[in-house]
This record gives sequence, structure tokens and C-alpha cells, in this order.
Amino acid sequence: MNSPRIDLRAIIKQEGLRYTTQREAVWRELQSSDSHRDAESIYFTLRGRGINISRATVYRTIEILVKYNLVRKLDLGDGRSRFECKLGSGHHDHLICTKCGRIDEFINDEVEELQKSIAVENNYVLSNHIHQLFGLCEICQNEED
Amino acid sequence: MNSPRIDLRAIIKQEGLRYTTQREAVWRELQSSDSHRDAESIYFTLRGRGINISRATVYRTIEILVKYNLVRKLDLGDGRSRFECKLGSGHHDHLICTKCGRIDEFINDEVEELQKSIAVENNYVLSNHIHQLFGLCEICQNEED
DNA sequence: AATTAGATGAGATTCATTATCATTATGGAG
DNA sequence: CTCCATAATGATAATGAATCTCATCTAATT
Repeated sequence: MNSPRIDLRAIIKQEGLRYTTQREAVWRELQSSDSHRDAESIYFTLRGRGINISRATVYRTIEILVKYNLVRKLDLGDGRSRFECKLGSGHHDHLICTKCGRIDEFINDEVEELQKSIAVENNYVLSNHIHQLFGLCEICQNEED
Repeated sequence: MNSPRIDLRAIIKQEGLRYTTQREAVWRELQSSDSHRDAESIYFTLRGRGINISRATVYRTIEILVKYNLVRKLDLGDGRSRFECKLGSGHHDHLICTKCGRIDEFINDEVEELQKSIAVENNYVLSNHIHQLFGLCEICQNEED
């Protein structure tokens, strides 16, 4: 439940990079909020908060966070990448409502095991996977149109 | 194994659409070849074959084929959509080699059942899913770099 | 063959993301 | 604390896939 404390500054510096207010801000923004954020939303939120940052830096920072495994990049198939902080939640996949865009998370160990079997059967060495279920969430099922 | 014959002309006309050489060409191209084609590749192949067609028409035709369930659209997460003819193969998901781009197909009924359970548990009514396993194929595992 | 509405082609447009490059600022050295 | 090399940033141009626009063309019915 409680996230392990991550000292971004330490990681950043250990890698010979510089700890900037922009990097700190993006990381903080991704840690707060309900996750599943796109770059534009992070950009506008930070700007609206008076932080001086550019779109380019948002993308560049996210790239670093993904590289150091602090953030997961999601492709929901709508052209915009989403990002979620990996702290506080183990591996999971997603249920996506095709109507309202709601995103729920699920974990299923059996599926994870089957994926491994499938990889073995096909002589693949897996590095990662995408597993997303699309449909209508409970709320949207009960609405008319 | 043997694909059911699909008379695109009949489907097209039944829908009040017009059967054009461009639509026929795109459909033929998707039926031949190893599938998993992107729009640009279809465009260039047809052009190289002397068929007069534009990118816009390639996209428009594929959209129709997807709509009438003749073609499946794949999102491999690299920004380019791929398309595969649905004839001759039932539902399947994909194994993708992150090194050489090879795409293999797999079917796993247990996973399909688990997906249904996950949907029920989360009160979703599923419409479709994306399930892709990324890793190194057998050939790429045995190469040095 | 005439007709008309659907289809096409060329190019403009959009949108997310990446690249460019001059300017700024981090953080170690002195 | 100041200097300084150079990493990082910001503004904007560029890219690439996909879509839109609209004048022109053509399928297919009359």
C-alpha cells in the first residue's frame, strides 16, 4: 500500500544527470493524481501551477522516468500515450471503457503464467506485454445512448 | 484452413457502396501477402504495381474492410497501425519480436476464458481486447548484438 | 449515352511526438 | 562564493501517421 520512498534526486545524480525543477515537477505530478496521464495534461497542469516547463521537457523527463523504471508507458490505442507512476502498485493490466474512457486495473496471476507458457511454446524470451480489455464499464452499461 | 470465399463486390454493393478498382486492389493486397501490413506498405505495393491509388483511399478502404469485419486492425505500439485479413484464421493474439519485428500468432482458450472472468469481476461488458507479448524470437536470441 | 451521387486524388491539415539550437542554469572545481 | 563546462531547457521547426477538403472522376442506374 504505502509506496516506497523514491529519491529521484539520488537516482538522477547517480546517473550523472542534473536534478532540475522541471524534472522534479514532472515526477511529482505523476506521483500525485490518479495516474494514466498524458503528456499534454501534465504539461498544462504544471504550467497552470506556474511552473516554467515546455512540452519538450515533459516528454524528455518522462522518457527518463520510463527508462529508470519509475513510470510505465501505456498505449490505449487512441494515439496518445498515457503514463502511470509505478510506485505503490505492482504489475497490472487494464480494463478500458470505450465510452467514458475510464481505466480500471486488474491483476491475474493465471494469465501471467499462461503468457509464460505461450512464450515457451513459441520460443520467445519475453520482455513485456500489453494486455488490455475494452468494453463498457458498469456505469456506461446503464446509460441510454 | 481453406478460407471461405468472400465476394467483396457483393458486400460492397449490398451496403449501397460502389465497387471500385481501388477497393478491390486493397482487399486483394490484404488477402495475399503475410498480413500485418501497414497502410504505407499497401500504398506503395499497389502503386508499384501500376495501380492508381492514393494514401487517402488506402485508409478509407481499410476503414470499410475493418467495419465489415473483413480486416483486423492491430496496434503494435509503434505508431503505425497494421492490418490483417481475417479470412482463414480465427481469433488470435500476437507475439512480437522486439528486435527483428517478426510477428507470430497464438491462441489460448484459457486466457480467453480468464479475460471473461476478469470482465465479470470488474463489471465490464467486453467488446474486444489487445493482448500482445513482446520479446526476442528464437532467431534473435541466438544472434550476438 | 446521359445522369448523379458516391469515390477518388492531391495536397492541406491535424495531432502527438521528436529534433534543433540558441540560451539558461546546475553543480563541481577552485 | 564565484567561475565555468556542459547538461538541460524552451521556443519552434520538423516529422510521421492519419484524416479532411474539395474539385474531378466514375460506377451504375435510367
